[in-house]
Amino acid sequence: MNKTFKTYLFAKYSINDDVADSIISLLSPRKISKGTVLLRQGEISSYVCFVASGCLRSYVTDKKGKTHILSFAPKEKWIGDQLSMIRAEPSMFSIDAVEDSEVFLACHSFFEKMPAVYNNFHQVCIIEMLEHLRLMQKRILYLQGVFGDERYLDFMQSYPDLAVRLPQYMIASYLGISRQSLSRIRGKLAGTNIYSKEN
Amino acid sequence: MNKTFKTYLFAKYSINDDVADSIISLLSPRKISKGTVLLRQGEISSYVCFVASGCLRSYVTDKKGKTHILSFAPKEKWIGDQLSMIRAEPSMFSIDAVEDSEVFLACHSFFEKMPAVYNNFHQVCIIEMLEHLRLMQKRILYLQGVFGDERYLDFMQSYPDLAVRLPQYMIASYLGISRQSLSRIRGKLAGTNIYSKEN
DNA sequence: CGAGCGCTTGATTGAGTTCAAAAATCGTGG
DNA sequence: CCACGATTTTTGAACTCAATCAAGCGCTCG
Repeated sequence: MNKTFKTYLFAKYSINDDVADSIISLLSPRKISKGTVLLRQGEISSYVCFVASGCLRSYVTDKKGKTHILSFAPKEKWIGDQLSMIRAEPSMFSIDAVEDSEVFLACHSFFEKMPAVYNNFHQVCIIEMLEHLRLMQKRILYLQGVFGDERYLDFMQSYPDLAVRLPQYMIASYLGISRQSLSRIRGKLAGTNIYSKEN
Repeated sequence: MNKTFKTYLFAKYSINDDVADSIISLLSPRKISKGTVLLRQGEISSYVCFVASGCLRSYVTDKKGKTHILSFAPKEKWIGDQLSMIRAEPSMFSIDAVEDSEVFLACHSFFEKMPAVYNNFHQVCIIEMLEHLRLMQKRILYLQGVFGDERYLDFMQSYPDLAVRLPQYMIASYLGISRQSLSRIRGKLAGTNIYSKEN
């Protein structure tokens, strides 16, 4: 588990072995099984987490008990409510594992200590946040119907791996449509796209 | 213009006069009139901007020519496509002024030089980005209908000043509904709320 | 093998959109 | 300060798309 993480660190941040070890020593590795809840909306988050393998999601449950997925975090993505952690405020959403996953937990002190260990840390954070922000902006535009039906296709492109691993109803929840509607969209697309049916 | 900006810097970041001057010297102040376009979607953004007074908005125009507002930046907020600037990629949205405004433009070098001038700069950036991110997350949930009709009320609370200054159709565009629908919602609420009608 | 879960499909319904037109508001110049 | 045109908001009616309800199918796993 640590080894794949190291490989990732080398590739992404071009650091040496010692630094990688220092970083890992600041994190708590954990293996969690599908369905494990790491954060419940309203609780104060005490860490954010980096996903080494598998997939987590953040979501909100409304008063009718319906689940709305805010984001997925597959391999090599961060997920968590950092504001909740920093300010000790109740978090806005819940987080759980949609697959058996390996994660590294980063508590508040991780973010305080990291700049000393890896001095580009803040810049890297900012870039990753900008990317995440753009994803959110894109989602808002999709939800506002800017691009029409293409949101499903875009999801398939953005997360080709997830699209095959996750159940349809989760994708529907992420896209903000009902599972029936997604099923109909898929049906329509299957008629259009020669690659989607193999008979 | 510079003076109100300084007052803001003092209040928010508790820095001294010299540092404030240094910061201002890294920015380009500009007065822009209502309707001025600072960035057009598809162009590469060469700066992001801090709004000292007035209000800007970011928005996307779809193929039918319809405008979808992504965010407003009133007084003391940042707005821009930083990823577009950093990576010299086409920006996803346009930016214009919805009122006569005073802004400070920050080009790429601003972000490179700031850490030397004000060493908490990155932390401050990260906090502001986290707040902006939370706003976006909230919007996604609203668009997914998690909180029902309350999205309009929430907007009134979050931006009480904007709510009275901006035309309704812009608020509708931000909320992702048609102006007619917003008008009807307002009508319904006016019957409920004794403060909304003064006769 | 049967129970449960997820996916699909059909029929119905309703919230929100569009179209159209009237009413209200704003801004500008006489 | 009023009048006029332009813009914005409201209201009504028809319509549309996606949600919901409901039923059936297929797969997997105990």
